[in-house]
Amino acid sequence: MEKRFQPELYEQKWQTWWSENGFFVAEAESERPSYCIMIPPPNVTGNLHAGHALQTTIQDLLTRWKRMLGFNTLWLPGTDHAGIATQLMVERQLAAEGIEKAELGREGFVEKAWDWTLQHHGRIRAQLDRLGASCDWTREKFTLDEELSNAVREAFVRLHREGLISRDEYIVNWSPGLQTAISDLEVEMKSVAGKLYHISYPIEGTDERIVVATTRPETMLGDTAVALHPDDDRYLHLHGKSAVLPLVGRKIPFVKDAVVDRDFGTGLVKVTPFHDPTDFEIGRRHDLPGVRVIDSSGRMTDEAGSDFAGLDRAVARKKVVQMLQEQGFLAEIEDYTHNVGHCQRSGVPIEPMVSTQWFLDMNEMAARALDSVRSGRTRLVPDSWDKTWEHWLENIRPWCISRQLWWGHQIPAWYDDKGGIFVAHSRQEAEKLAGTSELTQDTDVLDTWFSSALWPFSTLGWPDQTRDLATFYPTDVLVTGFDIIFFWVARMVMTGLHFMDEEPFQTVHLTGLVRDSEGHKMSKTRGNTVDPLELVDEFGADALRFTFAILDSPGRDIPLDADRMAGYKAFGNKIWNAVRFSLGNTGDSRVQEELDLEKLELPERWILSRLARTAAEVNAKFEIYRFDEACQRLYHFFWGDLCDWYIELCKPAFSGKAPRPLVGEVLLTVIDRSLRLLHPVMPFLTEELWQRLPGREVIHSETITLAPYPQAQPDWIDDEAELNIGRFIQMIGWVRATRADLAVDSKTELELFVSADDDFKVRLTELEPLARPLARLSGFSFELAPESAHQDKVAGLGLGLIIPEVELTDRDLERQAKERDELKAQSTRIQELLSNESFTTKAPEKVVNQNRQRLTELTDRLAQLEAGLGKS
RNA sequence: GGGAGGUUAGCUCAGUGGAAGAGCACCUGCUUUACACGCAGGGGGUCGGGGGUUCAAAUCCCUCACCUCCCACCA
Repeated sequence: MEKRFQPELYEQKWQTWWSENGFFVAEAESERPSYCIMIPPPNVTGNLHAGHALQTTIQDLLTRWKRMLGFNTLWLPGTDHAGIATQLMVERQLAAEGIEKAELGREGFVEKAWDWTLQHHGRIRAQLDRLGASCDWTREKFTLDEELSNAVREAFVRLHREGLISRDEYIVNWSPGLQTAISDLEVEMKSVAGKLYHISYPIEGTDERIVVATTRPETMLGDTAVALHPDDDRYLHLHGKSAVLPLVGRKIPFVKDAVVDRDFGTGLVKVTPFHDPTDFEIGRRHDLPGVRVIDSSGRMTDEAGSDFAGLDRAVARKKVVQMLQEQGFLAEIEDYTHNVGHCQRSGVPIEPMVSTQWFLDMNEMAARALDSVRSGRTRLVPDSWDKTWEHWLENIRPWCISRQLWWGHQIPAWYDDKGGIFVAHSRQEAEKLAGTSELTQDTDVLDTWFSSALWPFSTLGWPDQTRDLATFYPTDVLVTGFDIIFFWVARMVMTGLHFMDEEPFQTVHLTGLVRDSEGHKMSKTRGNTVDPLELVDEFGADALRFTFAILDSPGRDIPLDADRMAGYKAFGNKIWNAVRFSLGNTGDSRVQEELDLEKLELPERWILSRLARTAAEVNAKFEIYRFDEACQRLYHFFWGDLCDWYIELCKPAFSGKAPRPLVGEVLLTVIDRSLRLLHPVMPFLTEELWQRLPGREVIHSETITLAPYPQAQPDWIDDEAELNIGRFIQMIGWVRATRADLAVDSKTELELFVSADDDFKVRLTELEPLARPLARLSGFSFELAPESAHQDKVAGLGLGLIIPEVELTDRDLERQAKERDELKAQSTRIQELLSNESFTTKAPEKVVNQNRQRLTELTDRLAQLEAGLGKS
């Protein structure tokens, strides 16, 4: 067996073997309870990033754990067609080949996009495989699969027939960068240093002028009113009159609207219904016409007037300002920093624009989703997200679901030449409805998130009543980043309740963001992104997974630190070597299912007890999604209890100096259970090692992935063994520390004087051969320690060592003096506490006693220390 | 303008009422027959500031400061 753990030698082998043997394939029908996780589908043409690696780790950990617990486990993988992202990639690719998108046409373009998709498809799987993901690839799905597209059409048609989806002319967020409408969620507010232009408008038939302020002077060309607050005495006299729009000459009315803030600017607002969302609402309330002055590419229209038609909106702004100035309408220009909506994906400022789009009314569905979290039927972990959830759903607005793209699900709506609209599952059905075959299909596609919203059931065959759907819906847990809680999570809950009448999952585990080692957000522009596969190359998948799992504290972002990961690779090496040692020293012993506890001596009973407690706690922590605490526990059990103590305690037994019954069996059994406990986090290493354990094949399955997950095992809990070995460990610790403190040469053997109760003396006699190598002792003496010995009281034991005369350095002396001062301070504090009557009467007895005992210990220790100091 | 989270050892973070913790980094010794990706020992923090509740506060309450992030129709 190699001296070192070399993950690159085994990882691929096991992933292939697991896959070929179908260990991860779920049963469509089963006696066993089901457990299901739907993967958040990554972009089909994308690469896995660090955030995916984190989420994959958590999902796989849960899946493997539940699988070992005997559940009929399904982790369903798949990918998303990612409309905008993929279309942009394909466009870029075409541009590089010198092909014009327009001359290719829609059909040609979609064909290219499919080529691109199929070409990249498989990459995601390869990457997930490298991380050890135990997905059921026989059930892999893609959002544009025929089956899923069918679900999309079904959902659209139903929602339309229920009156929730409608086609409407409304003001939308237009992205001039992408040339499509986008949803509110895809708009990102950015603070922009701009100008606030104060423009004066003459009042018709008077010499009076009013002043309005705007950050976008070019939109004034489309003004159709001026708004004032209904209670604003300053301006009430204007109501009924008209302002004359400068440069244009159009007479526009005054309207009273409560949305106006009297304290901002002059308290008067210019109203441009077709180019501002607030103004659009005002326009609707007062039945104002709108004028479209900017077109979809961001250029001024003919309606903007001959001076401006055809100009880019930025150029037009300059020209409007210049002309206003020349004609004496510009009152003031003020520096002004304000928030401007930008297109999240293309980065350009959003152009609010009136256009005809498809909208989904979310009110009803949102109310149910809101109630679902309030009532606890959907649980957000951590629950600090509850308020965010509430706020968003309470203020929900219609979702603009149509996109002016080619890549995606084309909207299942057909038009005849008389303006009739026919929404149907297919062209045939639409033709039947229309009574004509002269129909053209809507050219828009649906927002990618519309199909994602159906993912928990569309992947299981809905709307057909499939066996998978019956078995696995509702799913159990969703693991994803908080950044898509609205984009995706909330919408899945809404559609799940609407179409399935049941929440799509019980629990949503929201992970933090993966940041770089300094806590910065990873971004391509910053250049600090980390490729998880490179980390797998360097440290192995198991170390990467362990690192993510142990860092996943609720509500916390995760700083990805290579040093830390190196530390957990070392943990892998530790495991490797512990097994290597065990296999090399246990002779013919074999892993056992049951152990005759009566026959075992103290160290064996101790490690089994520690193991049982660890198993109980790890299960409990997994149950509440505290992977960090579970891993912490696993780490310390394996390295601390098992390697530092138990294996050391085994050595004298293996060497024949102090044989004990069943040592080999116990060690192998503990290794077996430990590997199984670790398996969900470190699948490759544990399979590689577990396969080598003699005897395990008689008891369990051929693979650790299907072996039972260790449970609490109460009969292994042994308080007496834990107490005694605990005292023993403290005793050894004292000897080691004392030797180091007093600079005793490491080769010098010392005799340890111990005063203890008779029972522990008996125990200690058994343990004597084990204690010798651990602390370089020649042996124990139960005689009274001589006056000259260094003495102390530890864990209720009186301990003494005769230390050969050594010259203590100044540093040693300094340290001793410091310790003495600290002890004195503590002792004083506790004395004060105990002499405080309100403490002794009000504090629980347990706490008071604890302090009494502590004071005795401190006093003893202080006395010993001062005697020692006197001597030196 | 609302809301959430954070401020604990050099770094990154656990710890929600009873003696300050982990990993990494650091210091001092070690070829102790699995592992130097190791072993043993050790240094280092008035738990952001202030106030309050309590016998007792990193932990509960108030307040201030700073840092993140989310939501938002003050033109």
